[in-house]
Amino acid sequence: MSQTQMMKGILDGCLLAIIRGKEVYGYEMTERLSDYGFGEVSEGTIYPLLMRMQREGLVTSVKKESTAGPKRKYYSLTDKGHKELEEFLARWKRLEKSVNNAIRQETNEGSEGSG
Amino acid sequence: MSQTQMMKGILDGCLLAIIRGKEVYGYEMTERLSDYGFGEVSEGTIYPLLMRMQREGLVTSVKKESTAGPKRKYYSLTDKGHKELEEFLARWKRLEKSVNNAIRQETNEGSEGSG
DNA sequence: TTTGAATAACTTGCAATGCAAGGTATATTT
DNA sequence: AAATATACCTTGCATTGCAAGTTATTCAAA
Repeated sequence: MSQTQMMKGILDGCLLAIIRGKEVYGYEMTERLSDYGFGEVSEGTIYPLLMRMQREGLVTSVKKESTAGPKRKYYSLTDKGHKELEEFLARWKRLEKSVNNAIRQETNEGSEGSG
Repeated sequence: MSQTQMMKGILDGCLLAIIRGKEVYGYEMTERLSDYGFGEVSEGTIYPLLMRMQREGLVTSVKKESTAGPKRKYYSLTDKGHKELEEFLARWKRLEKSVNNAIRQETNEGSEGSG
């Protein structure tokens, strides 16, 4: 078990969330993710993910000049991307609850009440 | 993206948590997971996981007779399994915070205040 | 005994995805 | 030119969840 295994299928949703906030470029996202607590996420993880999401029509990109280095590729959400993000948020909420249910493991079985 | 992809690297930790509560057998765990909200988790997922965890010394098992069917294989946590569970819980807490940070994405940047 | 269903554990082959390592390219400084 | 930082992309691999199938026990019906 590792931290990275737990991110499978979650990172892409988080990238959608990050992109929703404002236009960002790939290289910048590794810093964002690090700020959020994910640790240092490899570029070998980020770029293939962004390219796939673009291929699927979830994001679009435009190149803009940088003050120090090659052009940056800024990503934005499409309508489809917004919908996918909403669905991800629902899946995440469900997973979060499920896992917390499992690790709760209180001794009182059969007294969950009426929910 | 699918629900199952998001469970990678998380399910094993949840199984450890379930086993900690009390002795359980594999077939029963699919029902438990369903109760917790994971949906119907395949036996093809559960059994290989349990066998690996046993090979790694995280759990032990004893066979006990069933009232209806073949013998059940009840699992318990080893000391190593307890430690692994603690580490999983820490990783999960961190992931949970990181994801929630990422999806928070409030418009007010740089004005988070003191929480 | 045979057939069928429920319980219970295990195996095989496949698909999805994160990542180390490496490659390409631009701008600045020495 | 060489070194450093920025910025993007590709290849090959390991991990892990799962559909589908196998084996085996118990109970019920014929």
